[in-house]
Amino acid sequence: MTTESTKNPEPLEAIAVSMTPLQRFEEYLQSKSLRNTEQRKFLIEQVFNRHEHFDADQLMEQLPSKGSANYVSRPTVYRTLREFVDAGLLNRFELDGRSVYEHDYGYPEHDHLYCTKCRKLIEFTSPELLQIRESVAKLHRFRARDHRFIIEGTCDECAKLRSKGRRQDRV
Amino acid sequence: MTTESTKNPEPLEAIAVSMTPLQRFEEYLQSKSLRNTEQRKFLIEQVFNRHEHFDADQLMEQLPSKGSANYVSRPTVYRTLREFVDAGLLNRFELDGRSVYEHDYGYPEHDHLYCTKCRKLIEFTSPELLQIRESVAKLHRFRARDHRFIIEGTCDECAKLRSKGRRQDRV
DNA sequence: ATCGTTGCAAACGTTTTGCATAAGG
DNA sequence: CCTTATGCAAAACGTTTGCAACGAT
Repeated sequence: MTTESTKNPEPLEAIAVSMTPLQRFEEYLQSKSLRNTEQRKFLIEQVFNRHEHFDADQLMEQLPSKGSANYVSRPTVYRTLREFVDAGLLNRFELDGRSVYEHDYGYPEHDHLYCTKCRKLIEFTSPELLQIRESVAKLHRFRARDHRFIIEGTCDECAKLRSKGRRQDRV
Repeated sequence: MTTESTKNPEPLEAIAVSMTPLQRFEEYLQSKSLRNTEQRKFLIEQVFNRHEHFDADQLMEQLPSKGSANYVSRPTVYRTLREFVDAGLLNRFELDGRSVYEHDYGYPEHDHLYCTKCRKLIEFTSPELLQIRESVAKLHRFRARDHRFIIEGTCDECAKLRSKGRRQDRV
């Protein structure tokens, strides 16, 4: 089977959901008898008003610093990101040795192209990929639960700038 | 992570190559004006007499310890593994936050099923996957150079033991 | 009044680095 | 000889943990 994903390279659209991330998280907290603290509410807001891909450091950078109101400590950021993943709000994967997060709730399944020059992540969808996953799993009697498919290379912009600028090519 | 391909889908066969890994590495060293030291020769031997998937720690464990002949220090192991990757002898990917290596030279391209219960890596090949990679890359004007496709889930053996055994399910 | 949560500091596991010494070419 | 490589110790890196104080229910 060949692969003509017919869509053009446009950003993926958010899909309709019945609850806001905060509502969904509150439900999750209740179901686990966890508490809805100021920090968690604030972080939900920060994370869902933001770009799709980020790591813990990038999130920390956009937060109020140590003296300010709404300051959240680094351990709490890590702990809360993990909860967001558990709650199904965020998706986590590893890139260059650190954890990268993206919206999961209200966002369609997709995979990534990763430009090793500018470190940009480009999303794409491929229904055929899921078919491969299913048939491979079946062949090996494997219960597939998730997958990570990252295509590494050079994006169009970086390829155009390539003639002069010399940088690292491989991860 | 162990590397037992299960009984049914047969393990991938090594493909014919004209040079031994050592020969190829020596060529690489010469081309870069690097030196063919005892440690590097010994590590080539250790790595290519071994299972496919391993991390730096697992390699260290099988090496002679500090007093012995042929002792290789941890920094040298890391430095040398990187060279093996540069030389095209090994392939590196990330799993659970650390680097995992496998034979690249003389070994067919493949991807992995990863059992999150027993941490086993199972190899598979899929020509269709490369077609997807190509068409997605083309669609996004992306120069694809490599990819990582890891399907996570539960292997057959672990699924059979599942009724009583309790362990972590997700990475 | 519980009991989960926070911030702090300190630890963690993996990988890398600076530097003096050793050794390949 | 000249340079690269090694081992050591220590640092770096991203992340996690123990704990006392705090705060939500």
